Amino acid sequence: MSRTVAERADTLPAIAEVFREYGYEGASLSLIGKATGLGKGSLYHFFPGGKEEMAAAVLAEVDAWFEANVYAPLRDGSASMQAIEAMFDAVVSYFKSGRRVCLVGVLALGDARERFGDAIRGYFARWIEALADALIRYGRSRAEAKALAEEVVAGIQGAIVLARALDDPAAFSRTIDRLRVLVRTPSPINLGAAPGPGRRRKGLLR
Amino acid sequence: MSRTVAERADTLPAIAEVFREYGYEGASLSLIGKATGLGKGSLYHFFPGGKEEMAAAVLAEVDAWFEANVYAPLRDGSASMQAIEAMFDAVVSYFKSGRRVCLVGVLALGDARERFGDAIRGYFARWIEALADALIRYGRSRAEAKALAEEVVAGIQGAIVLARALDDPAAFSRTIDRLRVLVRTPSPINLGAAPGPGRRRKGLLR
DNA sequence: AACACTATGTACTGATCGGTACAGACTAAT
DNA sequence: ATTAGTCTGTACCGATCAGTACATAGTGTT
Repeated sequence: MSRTVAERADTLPAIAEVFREYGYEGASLSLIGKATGLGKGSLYHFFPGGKEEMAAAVLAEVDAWFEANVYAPLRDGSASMQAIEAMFDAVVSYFKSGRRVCLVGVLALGDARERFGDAIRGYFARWIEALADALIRYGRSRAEAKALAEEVVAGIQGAIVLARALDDPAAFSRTIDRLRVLVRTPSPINLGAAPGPGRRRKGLLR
Repeated sequence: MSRTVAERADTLPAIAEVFREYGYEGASLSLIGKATGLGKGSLYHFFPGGKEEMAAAVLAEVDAWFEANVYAPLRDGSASMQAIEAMFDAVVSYFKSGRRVCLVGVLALGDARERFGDAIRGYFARWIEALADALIRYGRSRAEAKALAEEVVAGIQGAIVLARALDDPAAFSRTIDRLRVLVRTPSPINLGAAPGPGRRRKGLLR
């Protein structure tokens, strides 16, 4: 026995990558063992609940990352549009321009959705809420902000699917850039009616 | 032996549903057997290549459906916006307001992407091309049409992910409706510059 | 140095995996 | 009635699955 002495938290990124690439069903213990360099003994030592506990731990870590690096800045930053721009930057780097897949999205599509329903729902719901919050501070109406936030989060997920499908990371970047424009653009419904927030002087809201 | 006498084509919808729900890895022969009501004997009779051939056949069928019901109308219909509206209607009904998942999207996210790379790429590439074609006929510039088509297709995929994640089919419908508005809306880049196609008289281009 | 505790590899379990082999049963043509 | 060809269920194969058991090796404490 070689005794590398690993910590539970150190294994999570590698495990996450396996779940991302192979999904919940496809992520076998042998793949996870290979990715982490750990045998079953260690894995079941850290995660007595097996695969399900591993996936839950990984989900929690992903959630915590987004909470700290994306949601929180969106919520409490005073410079709302700056926080939104930072969100897009974080997304592009986190998902590696679409080369890396969204774990939560993958789980949402598969049959593991029921098992981790609350975590999956919470991840997206809080993302949309936090983004809507920033958009309201930017000057959008509540309804408009909610709709726009939903559209942006969906767009990001779609961009990942598209980039993977076309095997073209540029498609991801293009879509994200269009979403960047979208959040600064007045609602088409308001065109010709009352001026949307995007029409106000740039310096007024930031 | 009961001898129900099935045809190969009759099994495809049931098999497709299994691949959708469980992904390529998760779709076991026993699940497929249960879904189709067929034993291994019949399955391997129809698909000597096993799972891979089943998935390929299902992909081909999905592709053919979209070709006939979505891409072709987008390409050769003279009423471009009407064809686009019909596309959205078809999408809403095909994906059952997000309750049903896009098989091609699911495969694109998993590790089966490499195996079916060409089919997956073709599905999305032709969708975007056909939609861009209709948008050009509607009056958009080539570049604008391409970008908008990419955004719409990505948006649809994202809407599916979001609706599944939130367990809320209404989220799917809302996103689709916003995309419907988007295709009729002039590009934000052109705002204040030359009038976009959406600003022309309704009767002129249809 | 003796101890408790954490981490680890190995060997095992029963179940299920994809796939093969094949005999039986039905149909259609002769 | 015989034959050929198409479908179907079942028994089986080796491989791999998730998970368990446990002995052992290292670490930190006393």
